[in-house]
Amino acid sequence: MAADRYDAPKCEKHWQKAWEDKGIFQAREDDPRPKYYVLEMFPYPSGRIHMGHVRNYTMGDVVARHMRASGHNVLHPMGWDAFGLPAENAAIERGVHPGKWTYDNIATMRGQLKSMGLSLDWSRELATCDVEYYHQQQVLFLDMLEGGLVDRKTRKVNWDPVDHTVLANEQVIDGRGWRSGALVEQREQPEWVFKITDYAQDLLDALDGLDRWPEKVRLMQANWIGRSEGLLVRFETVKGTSPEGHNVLEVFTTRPDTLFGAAFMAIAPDHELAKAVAETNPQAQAFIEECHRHGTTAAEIETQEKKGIDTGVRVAHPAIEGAEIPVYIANFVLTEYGTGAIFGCPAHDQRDLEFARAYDRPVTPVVLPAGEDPATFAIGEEAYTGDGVLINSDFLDGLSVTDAKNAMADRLSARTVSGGPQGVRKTEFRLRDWGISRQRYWGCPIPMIHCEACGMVPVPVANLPVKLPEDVTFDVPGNPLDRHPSWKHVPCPKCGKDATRETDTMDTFVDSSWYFARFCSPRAGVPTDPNAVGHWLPVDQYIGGVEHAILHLLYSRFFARAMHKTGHVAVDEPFRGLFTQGMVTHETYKDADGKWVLPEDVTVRDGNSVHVETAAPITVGPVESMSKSKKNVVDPDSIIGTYGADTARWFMLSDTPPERDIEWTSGGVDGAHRFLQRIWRLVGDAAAKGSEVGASAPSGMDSEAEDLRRATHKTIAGVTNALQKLRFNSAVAQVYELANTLSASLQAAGAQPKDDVRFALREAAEAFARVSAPMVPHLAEECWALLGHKTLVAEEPWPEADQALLTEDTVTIAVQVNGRRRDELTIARDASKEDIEAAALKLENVERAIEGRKIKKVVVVPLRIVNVVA
RNA sequence: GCGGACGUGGUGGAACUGGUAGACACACAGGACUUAAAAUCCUGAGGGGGGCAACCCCCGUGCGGGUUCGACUCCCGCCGUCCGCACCA
Repeated sequence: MAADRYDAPKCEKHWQKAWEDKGIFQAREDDPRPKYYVLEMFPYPSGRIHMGHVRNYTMGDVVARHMRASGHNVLHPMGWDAFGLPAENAAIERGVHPGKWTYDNIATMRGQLKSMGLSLDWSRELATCDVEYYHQQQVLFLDMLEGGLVDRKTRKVNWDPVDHTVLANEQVIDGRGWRSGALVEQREQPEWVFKITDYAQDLLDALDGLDRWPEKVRLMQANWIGRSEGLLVRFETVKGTSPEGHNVLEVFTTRPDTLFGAAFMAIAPDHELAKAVAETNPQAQAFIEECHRHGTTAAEIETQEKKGIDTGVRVAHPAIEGAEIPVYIANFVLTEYGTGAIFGCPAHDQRDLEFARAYDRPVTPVVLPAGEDPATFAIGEEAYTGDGVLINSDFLDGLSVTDAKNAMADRLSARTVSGGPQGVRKTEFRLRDWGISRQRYWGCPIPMIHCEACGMVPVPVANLPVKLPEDVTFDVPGNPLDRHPSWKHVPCPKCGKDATRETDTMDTFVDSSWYFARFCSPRAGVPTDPNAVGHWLPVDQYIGGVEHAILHLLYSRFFARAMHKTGHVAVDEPFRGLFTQGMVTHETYKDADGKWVLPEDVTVRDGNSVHVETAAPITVGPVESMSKSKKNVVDPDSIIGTYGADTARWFMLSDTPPERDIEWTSGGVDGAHRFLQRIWRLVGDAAAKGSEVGASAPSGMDSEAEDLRRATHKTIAGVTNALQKLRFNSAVAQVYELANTLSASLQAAGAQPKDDVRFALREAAEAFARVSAPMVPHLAEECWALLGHKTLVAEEPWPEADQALLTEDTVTIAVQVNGRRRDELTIARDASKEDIEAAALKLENVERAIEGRKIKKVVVVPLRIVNVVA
């Protein structure tokens, strides 16, 4: 006799082994079926998987299993984003080698992922810290260098003087290093960059073609790239006011129309002219130093006052004969954007206005808003940035802003100053080149050699990989590669003299920018196998968190282009479809001392939340995304161990739309688990009462059987549609609906159902197993076996809905009077408009609602609605 | 400040291109089974009012307008919540 409960944890292991033994999830390039590449963002091996992973990988697995059943040759791989800082921190804190720490974590997490029953091709597993992987990454680097996509630039960076490393902007908190707490310095430092700006325009333009990406992500990328069209204007400096060699000051502006309102020039503290002035001007020198002490964090910039210092330099106004404009060094001008210099038009730019008020510069309006009188229009606290008509602007007077921009551009382009045109139309981008140098050990070594005689020399491909040395120490700050006794000393590949290796390693975003391509041929002796990438790329469906909307996805798009240019892939866009799933949230709990408490330590007694052991009162806080710091986390292992993976998967897919945040609740888990038990019972019942495996449909069908069949086929169609659109919650709801119908049918059928009902019961139960298989694969196998099958449901084709059963002969439509629903009408599907109208007007409720008024109009939309206007 | 998304019962949410608002689930209540409980099964339910009753009426998708025979859906203006960017010239 069968047990009366489905023992998920036990059965799940059995089915996982069955799948693995048959190797059914291994992808092959020579499979003739249409390919489908499903990928979820690979995890960082932090130690254990969290609920966010469970949600992400469940969704990907549903897509993979559904597509596989629908006749596709599916590639669904998994790997590890394994380089990065936490491994080095573990080395510093616990003395464990970063490599050991990482591979131990991978082993643990691999086991956890396997317990989820994901349909992954584990034979393609890779870790970015595998020598095999970063070897090929070094090959890519050299190819990109050769292709002119790599550069070495000296740039301003956040330098942590205690840890001896460069910090990313987000690692600087209140001007201090996030780990050392030391005041961060702005430093000029040479670093390797990828020339992503070469593709700025293309990366922007191609966003239009990414029609299967969320609009939100495309917008964020467009903003990040930040294209703006304007004019490069060359201002001549006034003789005798400017240091030697600085005869021209270049400025980028998007508002050349406001040039007649120019009240000052402002240059960045790091501008060449500023440096030149500082050499003879101690006050300017002091001001520049003060600017350097300020951090670059958003909060600091926001609170920073507009400050500047007059350099004494004067430039000639390009359109007003004899007029001179003073040049300031100002803290709000960015070195990195445009030319690092601006002209200030206070009337029409808020920053410029604030600066002009502080330094007493004139505010002359040159754009008049519609409806204002030029005689009285004045600027108060707010600059006017809108459209209007030009005033106080000589030859531009009376023109619109757009026309004035063009007129000024034309005029300046035609003029020559200091041997060049005074104005050049130009497009600027906010996007900067991608600095990849990190002064760290646990990353991919940059395969370059510094030779005193030959300069920068690439490591010959034959000498790759440049392997990380094993014997490193973390007891002192700084880069272990740099202080390793022998590693960096090598002969120059060109001249043979003593030289040193580059000790910087690559940003870990480089690793994740091409792993999707490497999965196509993970063991190839070259970065990519042309047949494999040709077959699999692009990724058809990529799934991950929105937090990667900009950097990772933009870098990957750049890499696809770079790899295309260097002959490694044949596509420009790596991801055809992108889906960004929401986060997993949970209530937060605090005890009387204000300390965070884990959900598993909280229980409800007599309506109050208390600690499980001490019964001390617990305060329930707001629902927030799961994080270790707030302790509102639930361990996937314990859920899977208690309820089984299918329960966790089902919960993740139920109720909440996948792009939204989902709240994890114990009640919801219980509910999910109860339903899975119910499926198991219903299918068991249906197996007992239904017809035998493979029985064909009896000739006659009574309405009882017919109705169940209709429900079954409606569910097949509905779930198929929902899964195609990734609306998992909708698919789940329809499975629930079929469960309710099946349950009612089983009750109505009694102990000895007729043949037609027996057939319908089996059909319903089989459909059940098949359509729920992508979501709860283990339970589906169990049900499939319960129904007497010897095959695996994972290898069964997706069921097809019988169109004939989806349409009924009669339809029920609503009947409205003056837009209010008064009754409904059941009528033949193919009834004519006239028949529908006549039947509707005969309805008692309709007659009453009309109250004898004259009927003005009757709107009839067949299959939908009747609206009587009276 | 700029850009974007969202606002529907006690709760999560559904409603395809404008056509019966609240599918489905959670929680809740009542009932069946049980010595009892758990589990399970059945039933109920947006709010308000009327009727012995099957039923009927009014209000209702953040607020105020508009378009339409008809608006959760489209347009305009507010309010609120969340997210991204943030001195980008």
